[in-house]
Amino acid sequence: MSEKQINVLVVDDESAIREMIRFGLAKSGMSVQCAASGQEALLKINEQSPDIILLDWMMPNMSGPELTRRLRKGSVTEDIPIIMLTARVSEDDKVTGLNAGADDYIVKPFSPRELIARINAVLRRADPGGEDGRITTGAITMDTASRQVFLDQEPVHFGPTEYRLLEFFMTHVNRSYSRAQLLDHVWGTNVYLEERTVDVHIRRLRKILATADLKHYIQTVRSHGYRFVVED
Amino acid sequence: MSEKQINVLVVDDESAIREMIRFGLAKSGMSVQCAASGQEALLKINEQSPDIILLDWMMPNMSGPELTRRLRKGSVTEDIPIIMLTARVSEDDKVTGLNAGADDYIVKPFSPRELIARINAVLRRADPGGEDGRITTGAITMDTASRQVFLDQEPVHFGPTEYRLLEFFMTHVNRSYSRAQLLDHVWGTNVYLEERTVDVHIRRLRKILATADLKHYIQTVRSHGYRFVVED
DNA sequence: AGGGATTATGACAGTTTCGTGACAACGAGG
DNA sequence: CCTCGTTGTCACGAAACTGTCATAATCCCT
Repeated sequence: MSEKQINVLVVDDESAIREMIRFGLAKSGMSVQCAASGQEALLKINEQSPDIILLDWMMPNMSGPELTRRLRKGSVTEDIPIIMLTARVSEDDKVTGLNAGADDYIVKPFSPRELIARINAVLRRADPGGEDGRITTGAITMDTASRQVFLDQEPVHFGPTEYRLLEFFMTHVNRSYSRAQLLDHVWGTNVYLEERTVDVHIRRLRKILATADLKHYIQTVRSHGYRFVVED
Repeated sequence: MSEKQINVLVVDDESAIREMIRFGLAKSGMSVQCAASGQEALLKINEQSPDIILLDWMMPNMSGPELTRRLRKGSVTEDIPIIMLTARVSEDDKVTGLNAGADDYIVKPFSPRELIARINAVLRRADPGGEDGRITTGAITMDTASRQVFLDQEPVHFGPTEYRLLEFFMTHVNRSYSRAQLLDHVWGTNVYLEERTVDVHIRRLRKILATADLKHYIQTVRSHGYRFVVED
């Protein structure tokens, strides 16, 4: 269990909400900072570079969408996930929010449990292998910078699709994905391909991994899809 | 439309309120149980593991927040959504309630229609996606994210139907189900199958669980169906 | 204890799903 | 134009899974 201390910044002008969130998240071991306005948020973001931001959508002075857009322009801050907290849920709000660059939204009032679930979901989606461009699980190492893969320290050639597939698996370990989900994540949405195509690429990936006796990393989840496992 | 029978537990010390809710919900096909106190609620929860709890916030003896906190500590009960019923709604009440682990609140007086809407909303939020689901009872752990089952921490293989059957049982503990109900819930409605088919799959499930000496988890309810028990 | 009803169990065949090799299409670069 | 690497699809056999039946075992009531 690679439990990193998660750093959360809560931006909301109502102190009651801030405190409720702080209390709820603290119990699950997250470190929580608060800001009451957009301006204060910008300061704190620079100071402590949080892992994720919970942002009230309706605030005086600087509104949620505006802060979001501003963060998305800064090169340091553009990768910080944002969950927007909204009172109403008109379909329009949702669209504007996600367009502005938010990663998820949650409607007030919400329970701490739900919030925690969303935070974890967003973080899981966002973090692509720790920034240093090097992902390692077991005997497999991917250098995303040079786009090279090493099996037992030996460089091995991967085709483009095989590479992306492996990259996705390495960053989403121990979860099962349906063929449709894999097509979405690896090939991209709005692509019409046979689901069985996934099987073939799984096969090709397995074949390469087999050269280093690593075939067992990819498991079949019958009648559903595949899973990339890494034993503890 | 996957119409599942929703099981509601109403906890309120005023019998008039209980009956009103029971009447209002019964009309929309929900099965309603009642409890007049926190103690009685705890008993009924263990017996029938409801899908959702409607909890009066102001009660003698054990108050709403206290019961909530207690439920959130039990591993079996921690995932049952709770809607609190409150007379007043001060900002503080709201905060304490959600902090304690409630999922939503509704202010008295309310209409049956509103109540039904809230219930459905909370269930929709809580149940599906399954994203981060990890269910544990006794020595059995299901990880719905990776679609894996562990018996005594050891991963064990389950076929698709066996998996779904076990999943249903794990989320509906200590209640007995007829073969027809199991066919509905596990196989899906509008399926014509022999009822005896259930027996065979029960057998297969038992066989797997027996490898970890867990056979006693599935009990036969003669001339009715089966029940998945978990002792305290 | 007897007998009918209900359930457990093993076997089996039909069906679904998956692994695998082959192949044609395509584009880049010689 | 040809070659090479890559990719999506297909067809076929292997393996896994599923529903049903026949028979043994068990339970319940008289």
